[in-house]
Amino acid sequence: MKKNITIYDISKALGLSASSVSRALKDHPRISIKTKELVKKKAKELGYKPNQIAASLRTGASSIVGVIIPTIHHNFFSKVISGLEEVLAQNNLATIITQSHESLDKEKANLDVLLNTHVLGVIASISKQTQNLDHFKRLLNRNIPVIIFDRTTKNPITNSVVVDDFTGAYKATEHLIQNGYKRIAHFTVSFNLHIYQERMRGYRSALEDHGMAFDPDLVLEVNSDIEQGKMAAQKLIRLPDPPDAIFSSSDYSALGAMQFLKEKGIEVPGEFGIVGFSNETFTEHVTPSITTVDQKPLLMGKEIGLTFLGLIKREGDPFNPIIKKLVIEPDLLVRESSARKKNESPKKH
Amino acid sequence: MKKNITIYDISKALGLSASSVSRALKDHPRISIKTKELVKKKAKELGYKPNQIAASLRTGASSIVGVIIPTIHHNFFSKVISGLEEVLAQNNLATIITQSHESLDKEKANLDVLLNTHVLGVIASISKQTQNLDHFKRLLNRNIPVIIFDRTTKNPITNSVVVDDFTGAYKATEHLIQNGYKRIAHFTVSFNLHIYQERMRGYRSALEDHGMAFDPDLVLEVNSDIEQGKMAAQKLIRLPDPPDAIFSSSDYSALGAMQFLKEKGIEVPGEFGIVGFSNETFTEHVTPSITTVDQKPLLMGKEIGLTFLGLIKREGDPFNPIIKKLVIEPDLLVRESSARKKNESPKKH
DNA sequence: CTGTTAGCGCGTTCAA
DNA sequence: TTGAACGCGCTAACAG
Repeated sequence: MKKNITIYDISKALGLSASSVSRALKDHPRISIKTKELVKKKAKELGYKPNQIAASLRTGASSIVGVIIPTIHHNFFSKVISGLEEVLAQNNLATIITQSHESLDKEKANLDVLLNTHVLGVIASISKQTQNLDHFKRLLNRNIPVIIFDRTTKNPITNSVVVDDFTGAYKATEHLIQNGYKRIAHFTVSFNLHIYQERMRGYRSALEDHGMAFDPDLVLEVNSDIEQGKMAAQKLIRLPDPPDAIFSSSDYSALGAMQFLKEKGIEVPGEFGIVGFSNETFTEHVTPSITTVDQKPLLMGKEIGLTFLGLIKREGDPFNPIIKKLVIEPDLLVRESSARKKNESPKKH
Repeated sequence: MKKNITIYDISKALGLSASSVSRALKDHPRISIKTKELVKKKAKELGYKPNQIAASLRTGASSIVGVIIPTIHHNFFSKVISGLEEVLAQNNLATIITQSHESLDKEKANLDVLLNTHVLGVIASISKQTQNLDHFKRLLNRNIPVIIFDRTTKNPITNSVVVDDFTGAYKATEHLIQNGYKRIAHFTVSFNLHIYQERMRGYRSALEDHGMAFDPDLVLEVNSDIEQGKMAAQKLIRLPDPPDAIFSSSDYSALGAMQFLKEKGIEVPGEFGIVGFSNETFTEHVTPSITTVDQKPLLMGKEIGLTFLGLIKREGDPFNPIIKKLVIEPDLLVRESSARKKNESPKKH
């Protein structure tokens, strides 16, 4: 059990005071260049590592950023984290990751843990149960920066980084219309969450702009899950007037629907078009490959990191009521599952 | 900016000393039940939250566990983290995640960050460049527990949790043999890393046990990447005596190979068998679905968490030379890509 | 069973 | 430009 080197050890070795060492290490302006060099050299020589814990206790701030996400093993979230962690690490900030598992209680509990750890700030994407951002106000009151990304509420109380869900959904639906599909259904993951409401709004708007009626019977709430997608597709084709395409807010339920249709001998994309959302890895590799909306998660993670750095650098400004919203434009990735020729008329089934 | 409630505030409110409050909160045995109740009630009333930073500085240990992995956005790693985080969170431990991006330097830098954060312990899977575990010795010398999982070296210097790669590879190869494939190639991700050496050993052993020759020309070092898989498959079929099956240590290169063969009109599994490794999400959903080895990452994460908890609970034992290795048996998931009937003779191509 | 005292390592007054 | 002294909040000796 080796003892750690402290500023004390190096102050003794140099015949200086601990405070001078502290200042020299931090490039304090009122320390002579010579002393600074001396101290830094000695520090390296002795293998000095600053004790962040002690610094945290003293200053009340750490170099740890807390993250709360619903689940880490979704392609989208793990890629966002990846981009975020890259930017933060470059700035010597560590990242604590916690999962809410779609539970509001867990989300609140995680917030407690992060607060107790004295995180520099919190970056979160809310759970399916979360209806408002009130529990984040505690942090804002203490001037701890909070960024909400992707899943947020309608009225932001803090900075956010989101995808333009409306436009992504609009493009996806319009693409189906332009490829000759006449009756387009929609799978929404949750009627509650704002991002899914936005996607539904984009879907509806595209329909109406192209003179197609919005039919509530064609909108189903379907979990992001293959089995649920299958069951929902079954419901749809049993309708008196069934659709010939689905725009799904989830790639998983899109895949489930596609598998169900295949089993029933309904041809995708010939008879039935499918578009998903999120660009999960499998969408590119299934047969037929699935047209989907790419939210650029890696870019999003980096942007979140940059936004965060901007927030903490402006620390002299204790009361900063400017709430910014960064919107990333998603891309429609056109693949096979929606490729019916424009004027090809569908077979009856 | 509200001030935090400290044990001092509650000691004053109750006319007790701070240390009694501290002890009461920690359920110290030599505190009266009455006092404990009083203190806890007051604590809740005032909204007291323990300051972990101060506790860390005092005790030298935090309630944060550090994790180092090559990359978070691989299904396997994100699922391991998910399982691990679940177990640790249940025990009020937070998880810091860092990525090495397959670089030894980054791995070492991450270790520094974690040490400065005074983590309780470190859980790591080493990068492709990492040849030995020397940089982890600093932690062990300070009696900080370290667990290495999945990717480790041949000679462990600390506890580890791994998959039985040899057996997984053996089962995969044997399965191809039993399905009538006669000349089986192997993609290894890296000749350096022990886990891949083990898989190669399993491959070789299965061949030899079934009277088939091991041919070094059929073993290629291929990155875990679709494009690389395509190129490697091309090399293989250009051989004077080409193989009729591949056992790949990566699902990604397995998929690449399969795509290449499809393009060339070579039928999978009829003419050519393919088995991958890791059970990436897409393997189940591509056409044909890919037979692969499931490493049970969620279970693995939980086991790592449990092992870790065992390690830190035994804190009174400063010198503990017992190095344990927990080995998880992987499952072979038989799917379509390897389903040639046992005695069907292959077409020539 | 409870109180007193001290110190973890650092950053920041204040004073020189 | 530098040093002395203090305290962030908590826990662990030691003492009673």
